Amino acid sequence: MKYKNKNLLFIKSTLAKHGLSRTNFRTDLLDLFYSFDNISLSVDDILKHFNNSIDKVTVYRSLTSFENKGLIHIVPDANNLKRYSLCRENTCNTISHDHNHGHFICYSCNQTFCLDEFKLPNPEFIKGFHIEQLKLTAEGYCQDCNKN
Amino acid sequence: MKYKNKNLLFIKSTLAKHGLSRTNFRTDLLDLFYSFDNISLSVDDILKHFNNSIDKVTVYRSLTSFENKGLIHIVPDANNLKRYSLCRENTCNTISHDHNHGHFICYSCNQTFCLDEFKLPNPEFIKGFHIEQLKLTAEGYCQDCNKN
DNA sequence: ATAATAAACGCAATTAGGTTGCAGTTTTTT
DNA sequence: AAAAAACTGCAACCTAATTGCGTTTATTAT
Repeated sequence: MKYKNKNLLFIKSTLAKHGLSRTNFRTDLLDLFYSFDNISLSVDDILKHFNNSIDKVTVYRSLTSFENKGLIHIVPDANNLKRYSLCRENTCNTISHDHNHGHFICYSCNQTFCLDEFKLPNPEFIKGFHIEQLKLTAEGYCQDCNKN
Repeated sequence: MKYKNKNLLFIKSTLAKHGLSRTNFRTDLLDLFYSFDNISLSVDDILKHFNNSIDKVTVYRSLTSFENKGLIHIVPDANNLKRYSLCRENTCNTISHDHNHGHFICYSCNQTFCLDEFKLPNPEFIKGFHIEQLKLTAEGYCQDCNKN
């Protein structure tokens, strides 16, 4: 998995557009999310990527800010850790997130993937339960791990 | 929600059938699961129910044992805590669990319900991902909370 | 029934993920 | 350039969950 920087101007303007300060770390962090498309990141992933040069509190707070501003969304994690992926829908903002795709968790590499093409039906009623949101998670082996 | 004891002989034979010792606590615990049908329990729920007369380590270990033996299964929790429900399928045992029902989490009471009637499709392939298991979680307001 | 073995229990200590408070720094606004 | 707002890092803290170990309870073999 190769890490290739996105256009930094794009990254910085995206931060600004979402009302976030363009600090060195936040720029690098958002760049990281954009560079590894469809890959989710945990706090630990991020700390390791920055060789622990960043305080974990900063990472937690940055992720929370990004999420609140509609830049990233929480994805399910194999070990119930905090894990995030880039929002690709243009329906996420400061007010609310709007995701209706499923997620896939790999038993082998523990990575979580967004199944963007796999759209979920609109909320309904089931047996008296008033459903506001559906979440579907598939588990198994991803393409890379399945080969081995 | 009223607590009515199940036949203790049934409870104890169920424990034995699954290779578990019939201690006072484990009998009471399984009885609790059977008595509150379709209700899930967290470690905290259980500790409170027994007025903290039981050590939490015992609770954790009992739940793990019950789960390993196919008596209860892990259900998603509103706060990502450990939470369990009775296995109603007769397809769960020491070897493996086989659940294909969805779950519902109430935003208001935080309870998790098993949607036994809501069967999920069999695992398939989606975009190269080899799917072994599907998990569907609905979120919203349960019947009781929706009234208020 | 009783002894030997295995399973379960409870206490203390520990681990891990995550959060809070606060002082200092950087960025943004005016 | 100054003031306000946002961000950072350190230390301390919190909660859920786990581990070790000696003791107790239950199961099995005699």
